[in-house]
Amino acid sequence: MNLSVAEENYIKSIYKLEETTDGVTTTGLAYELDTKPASVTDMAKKLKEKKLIDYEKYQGISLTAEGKKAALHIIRRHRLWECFLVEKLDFSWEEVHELAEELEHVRSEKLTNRLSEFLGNPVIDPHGDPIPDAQGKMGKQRTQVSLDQARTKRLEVTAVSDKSTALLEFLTAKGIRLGTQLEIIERYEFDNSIEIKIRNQPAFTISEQVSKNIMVRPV
Amino acid sequence: MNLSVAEENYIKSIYKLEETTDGVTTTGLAYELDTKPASVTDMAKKLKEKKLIDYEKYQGISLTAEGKKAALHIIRRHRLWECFLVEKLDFSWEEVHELAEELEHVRSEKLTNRLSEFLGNPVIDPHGDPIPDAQGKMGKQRTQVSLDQARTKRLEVTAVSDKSTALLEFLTAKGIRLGTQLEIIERYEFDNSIEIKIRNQPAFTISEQVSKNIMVRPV
DNA sequence: TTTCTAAGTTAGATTTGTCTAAATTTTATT
DNA sequence: AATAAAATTTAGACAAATCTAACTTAGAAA
Ligand SMILES: [Mn+2]
Ligand SMILES: [Mn+2]
Ligand SMILES: [Mn+2]
Ligand SMILES: [Mn+2]
Repeated sequence: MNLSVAEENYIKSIYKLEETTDGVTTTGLAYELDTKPASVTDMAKKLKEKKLIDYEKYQGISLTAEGKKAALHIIRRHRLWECFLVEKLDFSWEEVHELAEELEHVRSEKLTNRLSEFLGNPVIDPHGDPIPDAQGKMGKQRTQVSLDQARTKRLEVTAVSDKSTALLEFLTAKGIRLGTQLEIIERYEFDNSIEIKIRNQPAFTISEQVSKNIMVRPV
Repeated sequence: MNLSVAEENYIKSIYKLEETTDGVTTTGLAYELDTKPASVTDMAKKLKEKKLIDYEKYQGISLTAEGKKAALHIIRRHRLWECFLVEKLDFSWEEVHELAEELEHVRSEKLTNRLSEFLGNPVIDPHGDPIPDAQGKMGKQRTQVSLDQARTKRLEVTAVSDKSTALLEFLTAKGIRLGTQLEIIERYEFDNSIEIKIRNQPAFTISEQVSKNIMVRPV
């Protein structure tokens, strides 16, 4: 199955929406891909033709088994390149997503597997996301919840959901990265903001928008 | 100047033909790019519009200063990726050209320069070709001639002109790679084939087609 | 159940890059 | 110089991916 760059980006976004929302809609996918619903409908027909998605008009979109497998291979390449950029070329986590967005489309199993080996077969990427293996299998995510839903006080950052430069730069500025241990000082009901403290540094407050995108586990 | 992948491939091929042939013709470029002359004419108009080439119909094509600069940047990326693949991921020289053909289109100065640094700022690629620096300048090629034109008997392989898997695999099989020292035993006028000898191994004969693509310097 | 609105689809256009077939220009050969 | 051959360009078409504007459908509200 030979996919174009556009098709690969669609497949990957559909996978993402299947994981994070319930039901992949035309509009939702258009928003995710920064395109128009009409374009999504057009592409949906092509991907259905190629048996990568199930699609009946007005009924939403879902990946077939084959589509899911394709998605995982693209995600594997994306995340391996992110690791490469951070670990070998010294990029910061907010710079790598866009570059990986292009590098992921170089389709060569040999390249992918050699890269993985070169990196020591990493299992999580710089944003805390798991990396599928050559067969497309992902190690089970350690149990994690978003910071706004955390039940306990003392937590460790395990991943970041939103990969926008804006959020990642903000977190870096605040001293929050993967593995950072933090403590919830206070929750403010009014706007669901949270006051947190890292080590011995002064406490500070983050908005709900931010805390929703920080994944944590109790420590 | 934002170039598409197709435009970059054209620019690179035009540069190559300017270096290796006299005059870049529509048909020659079509052959080099494995496309049709009509397509070349179409693209020539676009590249002229973008001021990357000089082109008047029926008069052939040549790069402008800007076009040349663009070409050198693409070539830089291509050759750096080839180095990466060979040196870090353990690919052989016949495998890397096609992968680099794709990787070269990821346009990021930061990525390119970090990659170069990571590789120790190499100045020649796995095929013996010089790598332009960040400004697009190339270190002068050490004087070299193709094997079929060599005047002296004892020679060292400095580069390979043709990057096809077919030729590179052949050379590898025969034990010829960059730096290999060889001796010309005999030249056969009939078909311009050459008998050569590497170290103490038995001598063997190579065709003119092959010897034309092996660059050497006296040793 | 009818009506309204938001979501989704279709029709038709555009851009990029390509092609074939026909026409034109250049160049080589009588 | 006339003619033939080769190279090049043009005309018209197509596929991929996208868009806007108009239309249709599904689901919620009345
Ligand atoms: Mn992408
Ligand atoms: Mn990531
Ligand atoms: Mn290329
Ligand atoms: Mn090379």
